[in-house]
Amino acid sequence: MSEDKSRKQATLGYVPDSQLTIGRFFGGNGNAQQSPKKQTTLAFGAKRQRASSGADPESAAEPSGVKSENDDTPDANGTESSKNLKRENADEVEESDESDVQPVPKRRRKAAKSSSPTPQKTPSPKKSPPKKSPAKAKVQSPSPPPAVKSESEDVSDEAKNQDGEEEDADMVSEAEEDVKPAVKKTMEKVQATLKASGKDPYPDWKAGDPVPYAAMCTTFSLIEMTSKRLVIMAHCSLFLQQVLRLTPKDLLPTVQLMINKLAADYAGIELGIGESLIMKAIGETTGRSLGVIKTDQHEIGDLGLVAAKSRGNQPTMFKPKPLTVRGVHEGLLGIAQVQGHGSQDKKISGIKKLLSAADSATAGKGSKGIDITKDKGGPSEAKFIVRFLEGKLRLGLAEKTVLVALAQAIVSHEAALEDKPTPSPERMAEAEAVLKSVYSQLPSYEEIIPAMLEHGIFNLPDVCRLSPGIPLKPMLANPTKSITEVLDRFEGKEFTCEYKYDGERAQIHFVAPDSIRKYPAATATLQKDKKGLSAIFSRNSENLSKKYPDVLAKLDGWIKEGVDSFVLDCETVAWDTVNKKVLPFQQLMTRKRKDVKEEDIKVKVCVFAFDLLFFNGEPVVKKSLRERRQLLHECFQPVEGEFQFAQFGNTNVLDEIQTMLEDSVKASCEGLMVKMLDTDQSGYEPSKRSRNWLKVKKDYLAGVGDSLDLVVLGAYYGRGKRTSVYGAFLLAAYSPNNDTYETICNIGTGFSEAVLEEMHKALTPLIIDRPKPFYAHSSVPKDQPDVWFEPRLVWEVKTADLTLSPRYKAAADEFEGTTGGGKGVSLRFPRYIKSRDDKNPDQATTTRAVAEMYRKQEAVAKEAAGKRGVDDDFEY
DNA sequence: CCTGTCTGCCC
DNA sequence: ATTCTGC
DNA sequence: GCAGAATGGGCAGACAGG
Repeated sequence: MSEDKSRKQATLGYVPDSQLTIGRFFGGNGNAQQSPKKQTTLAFGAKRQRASSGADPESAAEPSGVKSENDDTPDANGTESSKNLKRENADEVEESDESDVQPVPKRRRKAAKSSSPTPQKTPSPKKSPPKKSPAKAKVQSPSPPPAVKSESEDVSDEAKNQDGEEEDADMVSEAEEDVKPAVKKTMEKVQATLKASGKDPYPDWKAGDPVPYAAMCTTFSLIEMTSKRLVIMAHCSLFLQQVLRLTPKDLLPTVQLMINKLAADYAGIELGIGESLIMKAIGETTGRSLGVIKTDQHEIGDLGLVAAKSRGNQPTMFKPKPLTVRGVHEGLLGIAQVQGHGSQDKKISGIKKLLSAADSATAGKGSKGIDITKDKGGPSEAKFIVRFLEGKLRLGLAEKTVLVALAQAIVSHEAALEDKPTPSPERMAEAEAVLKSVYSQLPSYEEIIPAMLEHGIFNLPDVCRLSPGIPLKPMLANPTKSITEVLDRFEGKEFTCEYKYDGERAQIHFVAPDSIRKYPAATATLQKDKKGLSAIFSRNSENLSKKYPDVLAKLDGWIKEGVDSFVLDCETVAWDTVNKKVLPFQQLMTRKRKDVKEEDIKVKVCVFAFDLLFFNGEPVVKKSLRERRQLLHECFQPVEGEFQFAQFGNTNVLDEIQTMLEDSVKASCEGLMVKMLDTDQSGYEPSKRSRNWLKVKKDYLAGVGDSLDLVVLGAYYGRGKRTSVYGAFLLAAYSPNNDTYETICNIGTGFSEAVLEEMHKALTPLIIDRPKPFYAHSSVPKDQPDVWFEPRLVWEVKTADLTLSPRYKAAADEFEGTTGGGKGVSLRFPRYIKSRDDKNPDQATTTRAVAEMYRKQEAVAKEAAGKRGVDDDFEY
């Protein structure tokens, strides 16, 4: 085993020898035979051996439990090289798409899969219809033709039954591109069958009348009951068709409520309602104490259900008017708009109003609320109002699906208007493509829906187009587990690597003064000054212009002669003007966000541009990345500390990518973005594939990056699909000096459902009344876990970064009196890797080691500053 | 006016 | 942000 | 591979309440 020092180095950060480590990921790179590997492999597989012969390795090399890249966990190590070798012919998953080595095993896997679920599935549909119908009966009690009800209910299942096998086969192979038509056929079938019942799940309201909110909730309930996406889509689309047929003017609020939004993101409308206020409102509406509500929430894991359950306890003096979609939307908007003194009470009374009017058909009839164990609570209006407020409808239906359903609904509706038959699958697909494309260029239903109603869906592209003033959806990237995966995915294609800067995504829009009249839409959203119109939008289309007045003021300095308008895709990064270097993300976040005056900006920012989406009156999103980048470099000029081009290199040589990844990290970046340069997939079209780019970060690579072994001290009750198990856990590092456990982070991702169950079982016996006196943890009430445990379980956890935390205590004493001011260390993006059953809690990562890791990270950042300029314009 | 809590939004 | 899961 | 739903740290801003 290598000695202590080298290990720690490797662990602690982004140090030179980590290159070696990365090398391992390519397999057979020469360092696979590094000694530490074998040792640890041994250590894991056979504890005894380690105890006797390997006592040293464990205690000396891993006194603190810190993982180094060398001291990698055995499985990763031991199988490392073989894994890589195997990759070409084994089932290494996903990365095979473009290679033709794989199809055979892949198919086989699928075939095997499809054969087993089929028999299981068959019985289930028979069971489900009777389960569903009672819920329906409740809501539809006014005028329900029961026969129709169950019929429409059954159809989806019937469809499954009749040709279950056929369909299953289709579904299973859905992923294969070449089977897409079959999927469409299936979808058609589902929808057609649903439709064939002749009735919508909710009976028609009077044409022109406002859409009843109950109608939407009925659809929601149907959607919630299935996980089949085609069925979800069909329900959604059918309901939208009904709205189109009866009350098209309510389509906009209907869609908005479906996607859990009150308005387009860039409009900046916030509800200002969170869990606390919702609980207060539910308590007041139902006459139950806050404590009871909280207990319920813990048990039920869904405030919507809590509201539904306690609904109807209060006798209503008179029957309120039934809620309408429009009414709910307006009510919520009202809640969003109140502000200032006493606004919280007003918000609560707004919620109370909605909740008291909810479920007027069923409430107040002496029923004690609904049975929430049935059908996930059924179509309760209260439930969905509350879920809207929480910002999570949890239907298995969200923006993307609604968009597609909307396209289908419109095409069908348009066809029906002209007495044409149901549109062909091809036409459906065409409509979807059109709507997706339009939406990604102009993500605003306020704009799209009226235009669509007026001009028809196929004319949308002429009416709703990308233009400065309205943010478009940004391209996103997929994480990549190794550089070989990158090579596999982009095999045979030219691609480029860019530094991934650790800042805030910024889409910068600009129109020069002389051209303002050409962009009428822009005047509404862009900030106007003597230098023209401009705005900055965030990754989620929020308007950040108020946060970056300094950037907008200087933007004319970046452009060359003749630039009239543009939309740039960039990253803003905090900038150290003295040392001329990039500062960490945490620094950037301390910037003021509102009413920022240029004079008193404390955190300066440098903009790193990496794409050009609109230029001089023309969208350039369909051009290849190579062309866009060339245009970008031709027409803009870097300004030190203000505006730079993202560092990049075009290479497909593994070693060079590896080197570049190392360099990016040394330059305080997060890693690399990898993008195709020329193919049709190199266009900037999120509608086609929103995650068309790849990102490579050190901590994605198995066995590379910082990982720690931490002790589980507490847990939080899970919600939604994690109800009845713990949803998150409180972790700590160990301080041998005073024998304390100092909290370092919560963790809630990385667990499979099985592991969550297992942990729940393992931890429940360890529950204790109160935290041990030797637990160092925040005393803020909101920071307390729901349950505390004996210190026993040790988990390996991976992290991207270490941060100084106002909440966690790990190594806090080490930072007393420093800049940190007594703050502890915490983890950025913590995720569970695996259980370390082989470790006792006092063998967990020590707080000293944590402090060391943090310092090392800082040191690397500083070192980068020194080197800057030398390899600044290094050619790759 | 100060402090703690809640919310929304960055990652 | 990261990760898991059903389709 | 997509889409959705679980979950993380941590900041500024808005309010409530003393």
